[in-house]
Amino acid sequence: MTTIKDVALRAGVAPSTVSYVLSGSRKISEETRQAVQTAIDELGYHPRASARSLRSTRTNVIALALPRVPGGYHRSVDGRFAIEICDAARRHDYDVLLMTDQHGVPGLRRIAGSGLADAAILMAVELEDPRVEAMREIGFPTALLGSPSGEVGLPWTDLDWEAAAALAVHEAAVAGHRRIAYLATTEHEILARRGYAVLGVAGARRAGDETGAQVTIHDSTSDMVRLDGRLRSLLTAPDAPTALVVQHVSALPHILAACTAAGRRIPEDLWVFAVGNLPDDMGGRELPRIELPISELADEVTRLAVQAIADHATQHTAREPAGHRRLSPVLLPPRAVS
Amino acid sequence: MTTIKDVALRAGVAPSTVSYVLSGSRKISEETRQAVQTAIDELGYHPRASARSLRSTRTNVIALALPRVPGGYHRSVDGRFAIEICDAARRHDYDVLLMTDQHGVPGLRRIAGSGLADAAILMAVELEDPRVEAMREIGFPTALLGSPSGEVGLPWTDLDWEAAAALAVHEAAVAGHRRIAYLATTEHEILARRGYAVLGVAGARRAGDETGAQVTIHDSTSDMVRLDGRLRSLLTAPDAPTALVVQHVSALPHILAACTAAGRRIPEDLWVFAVGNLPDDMGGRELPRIELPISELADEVTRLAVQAIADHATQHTAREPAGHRRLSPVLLPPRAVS
DNA sequence: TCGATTCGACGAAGCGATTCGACGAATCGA
DNA sequence: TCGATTCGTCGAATCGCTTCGTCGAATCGA
Repeated sequence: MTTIKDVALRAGVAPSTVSYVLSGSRKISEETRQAVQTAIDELGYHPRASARSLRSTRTNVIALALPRVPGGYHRSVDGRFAIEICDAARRHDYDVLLMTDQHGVPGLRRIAGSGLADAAILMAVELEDPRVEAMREIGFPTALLGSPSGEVGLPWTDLDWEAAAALAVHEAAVAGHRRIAYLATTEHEILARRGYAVLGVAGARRAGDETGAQVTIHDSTSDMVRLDGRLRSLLTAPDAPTALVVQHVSALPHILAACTAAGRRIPEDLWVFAVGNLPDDMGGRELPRIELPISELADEVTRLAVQAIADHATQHTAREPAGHRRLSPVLLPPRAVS
Repeated sequence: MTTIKDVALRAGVAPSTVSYVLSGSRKISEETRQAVQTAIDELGYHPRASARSLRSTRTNVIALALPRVPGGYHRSVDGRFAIEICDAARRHDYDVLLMTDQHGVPGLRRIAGSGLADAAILMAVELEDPRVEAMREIGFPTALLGSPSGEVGLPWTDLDWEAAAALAVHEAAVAGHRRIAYLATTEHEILARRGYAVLGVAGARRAGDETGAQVTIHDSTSDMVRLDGRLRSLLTAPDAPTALVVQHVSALPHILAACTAAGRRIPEDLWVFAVGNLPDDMGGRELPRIELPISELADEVTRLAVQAIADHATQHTAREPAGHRRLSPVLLPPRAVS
C-alpha cells in the first residue's frame, strides 16, 4: 500500500510538497513537480480516499436515491438516469453512491450523518414528497429530479411536462386536427400525484383552450384489457378523434395494436403523437414525439448537486447570511421529434 | 458535527469505551452500555465513515460496475440488478458505489487504489472479458455476474443458461411436440460471445439430441423487419414447428404479433415458451417460461463479494498460503413457470 | 553591499475513529 | 488475610492526508 510518504521519499521531497503538487493549491517549481509526478506514476500512487476526506471533510461522492417501485415493477428509464448521472458526476470528479428508497429517509439520514457523501440526488420526486422536507431539515445539499409542488427550498430540474403536453396538442392542431384525444398516464399515477402525470393533464387542458380544438382527456390504466375497452369505445364513438396524443408511452405497442384492430391506419386514419420515450420494442416503427431529455436532465441535476455543495461550503465562510442564491427550478423545454 | 468525543463526554466515559460499545469487540457492563447508547441516541450520532475506514482499512462499500451498452441502448434488467444488489449489500451492512463501464479497467483500478471500496461486483461479464484478468491481477476482491469461460480464479454466479435452454426444449417435448424451433438471442450477442447467448444455443442443441425431437435453431436479430421475415418463412415452411422456444424475450410482443399474423393461435396452434423474463408490456398475457432469478442472483453475487473480502482479509493473517478456497461457480438451476 | 521582499519547500498539528497495553477495583482460592 | 485472576475502563498511539505557519535562499531596490 503506497502512501504519500513513499512518494515523497522517492521524489526526495516532503509529503506536504506532494500534496501541493496533487492539489495545485500552492506554487511548486516545475522541476520538483516533475520529480513528484514521476514518482507518482512509477509507484502507481492513488491518494487514500478515507484519509483525504477525513482531513478535508469532502468525500467527492454524491448519493443517488433510486426509486424502488413497490411490487417489483421497474421503470427502465430509471436505470438510464442512474447511468447518465454516474457519468455526469465523474465529469465533475464525483463518484456516485447508490441507495434505494427501501431505506427511505433514515437511509438518507445515515448517509448524511456518517459523511459518506457530500450531496444527494433524489430521483422520481413527486408533487408531495416527504423526502424533500426531510432533506431540507437535515440541511444536506440536495438536488431533485422531478417536479415538487410549491416552493421547496431545494434546487430541482425536470422536463416541463405541462409545456410538453401542451406542445403535443398544439402539434396535433397544427397538423389540422380538430378532434384530439389525449391519453394521459395511468389513473394510479395521477392519483399518486406524480408531477408528470398531473402536469401533463393540465398542459393538455390548457392547449385545448388555446387551440379551440375539441380535446378530450382520458386516463389510461395498466390493465390492458380495460385499456383496450376504453380505446375501442373511444374509436367507435360517432365523433371519434382523428388524432391521439399518448402520454402512457410504455403501453404504446398495445395501443397501436388496438387502433389497428379498430381499423385505423396510422397515421393516415389516426395521427398518433407520443409524449415521452418510445419503448424498446416498437419494432423499428417511429412516431412523432417529445423525448425525455435523459442525459440533459442528468447533467442538470448533477450540476445542481455540485452547486449545492459549493453553496453549502461558502455559507459557512461567508460573512452575511447569504444562502439566498436563487433557487429557480430548471425546467427543460420540450422539443418535438418526428 | 458530533464526534465520538461528544458522545463520550455526555455519557461520562472515554472515547474508546464508546467505540467498544459500537463494535461490541470488548466486554462492556450493561450499565455503561446503556449510558452510551442513550448519549448516541440523544445526539443522533453517526460514526464518521472516513475516520473509521482510515483506521480500519475497511470501507464497507462495494463497487458495482454497471455495463454501459454502446449506442445508448439499455437493458432494463440491469437496473433491476443494480437495485437488488444494493439492497442485498445493505443486508450485509455494505453500501454500493456505482460505476459505469465508461471508465473501464482504469476506473476499477482507481477505485481499488484509492480504497473507495472493499470489493467489486462486475455485471454482464462475457465469456472473454478483459476486466476479469485485470481484477485478478490487481488482486482486488471481486465477484462476477455472468459466465466467464474457463477457470478464471474469481468467484462468479449466473443462471445456468445451458440448462435453462435445455429445460425449455425438454418442456416442449414433454408437451408432445416433435418439431421445435429455438429462437436464440440476436446474432450480435452470439458473435460478441455473451455467455447466455452461446450457452443457450448449446443447451438447445443438447436437448435436441436428448429428446430426439427435430429441434431447429435460429438466430434472432434486433432488426424487426428481418425478424418478421425469418418468422414468416419459418411458419410457412412445409414442416413448420408446432412449438417455439424464444430466448430473445425482449422481442416477444413482436414475435407473438408475427405469429398471429401468420394465422397461428397461441398456444393452440403454436406452443410458445420463453427463456427469460417477459417484457413489461405483454399486456397481461402470460407465457410458460423460465424466469431470470434476479434477486437470487443479486443475493448470490453479493454474498460472493462479501466472502471475497473476508478471504482477502484472512489471507494476510493466516500462516499457510491458504487462499485455495474452492472457487466453484455458483450456477443457479433454471425453474420453469407456467 | 545590505536590508526587504518574494519564492518554494518543509515540519507539525490535527481530522475522528480503532485498538492495544495498562491499570485500578472487585473477586477468588488457599 | 493476601497474592493472583478477572473484569471493565482508560489513555495513547496510529491510520494517511491537508494546511498553516515558518524559514532558508534567491531576488530586488537603493
